Amino acid sequence: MSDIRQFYKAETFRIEESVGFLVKNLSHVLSRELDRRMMALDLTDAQWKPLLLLQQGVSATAADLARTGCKDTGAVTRLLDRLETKGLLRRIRSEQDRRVVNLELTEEGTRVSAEVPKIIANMANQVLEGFTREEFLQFRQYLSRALKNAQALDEANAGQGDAP
Amino acid sequence: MSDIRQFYKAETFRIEESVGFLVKNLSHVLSRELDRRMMALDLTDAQWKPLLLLQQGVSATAADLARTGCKDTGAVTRLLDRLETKGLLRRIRSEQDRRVVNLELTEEGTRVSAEVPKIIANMANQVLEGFTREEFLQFRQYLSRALKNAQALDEANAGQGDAP
DNA sequence: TGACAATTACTGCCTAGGCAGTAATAATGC
DNA sequence: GCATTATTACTGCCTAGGCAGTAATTGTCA
Repeated sequence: MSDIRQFYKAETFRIEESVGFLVKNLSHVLSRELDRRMMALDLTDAQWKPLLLLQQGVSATAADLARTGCKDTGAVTRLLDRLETKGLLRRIRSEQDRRVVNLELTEEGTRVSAEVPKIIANMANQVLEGFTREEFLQFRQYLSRALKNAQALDEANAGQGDAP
Repeated sequence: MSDIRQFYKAETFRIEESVGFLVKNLSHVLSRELDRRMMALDLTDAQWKPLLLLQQGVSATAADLARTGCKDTGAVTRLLDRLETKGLLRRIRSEQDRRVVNLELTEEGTRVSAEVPKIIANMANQVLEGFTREEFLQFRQYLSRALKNAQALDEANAGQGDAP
């Protein structure tokens, strides 16, 4: 509490100088641009993430995806509905734990998700144009630190939901 | 084109190491936490921004807000509907240019928007906990540069809309 | 064992943003 | 001056996420 610097003061706060403002605008513009590029795969910006997480074995259930993606389980359910409708994944009720629904990419889902990294990597490189390797690494580190701080606030204030 | 470094390659791309992933998660968590804190003013995270931009004189019309906030004019229209319903602002058709609707805070809107910077500044400082002043300035600069790159891509690919 | 808590997936109801298309008005070019 | 273009605000229709609440299942612990 006591070691928090006053980078911003209420009396002199100007929205354009805010890091939050920059982060949100950046996130917004990235999403919109990725939405456009993902149209080639008939995906949206929100839809490529679960596909890739499934393909890379990072997540395997809806609750997993919610935690990794920092999202609500309800939102994930509906997102999976759309992907299932598109024939990109299957839901298979677990036999070990009957609360759980395991997720599995279809052939089509596997094929599509293999194309995703090309688009994402290309996009990321373009956004980082002009950055040196050191700046890139530092940028990523700053983002990680800020995210960690934000998640701590989030979890402290969240009554329940996905955060235990 | 030719001076773009290959920070990321499709073959080795891992989503957790992506700056885009970090940016979006950070943005998401910030929004959720601000949603919670803004409940004290009966506002959402999306609603405090137009109020503050109006109060600080940065924007004065719907098209202005869309440009500053990097949003669709349709989204802004509906956002203003909600703020108008809450009695926080008024729409006044311009006499000079009858296409334009000028926006004006009500008394209540002025009172509420005066409380906003306290919450935002406090939140921003907490998220930047552990950052030195130099790191803070560098972080903000990196974000600005990435945003500029992203906007360039966005505007190049946007058929029309808000970007001229 | 049996009550209670936790977890998982899901469902309404809400706010929110993008795209395409519309009507009214203003600016531009011939 | 008049047709074309641009701008502004707005409207459907879509995807998307948050919160609260539900039912089924599992874990915990007295």
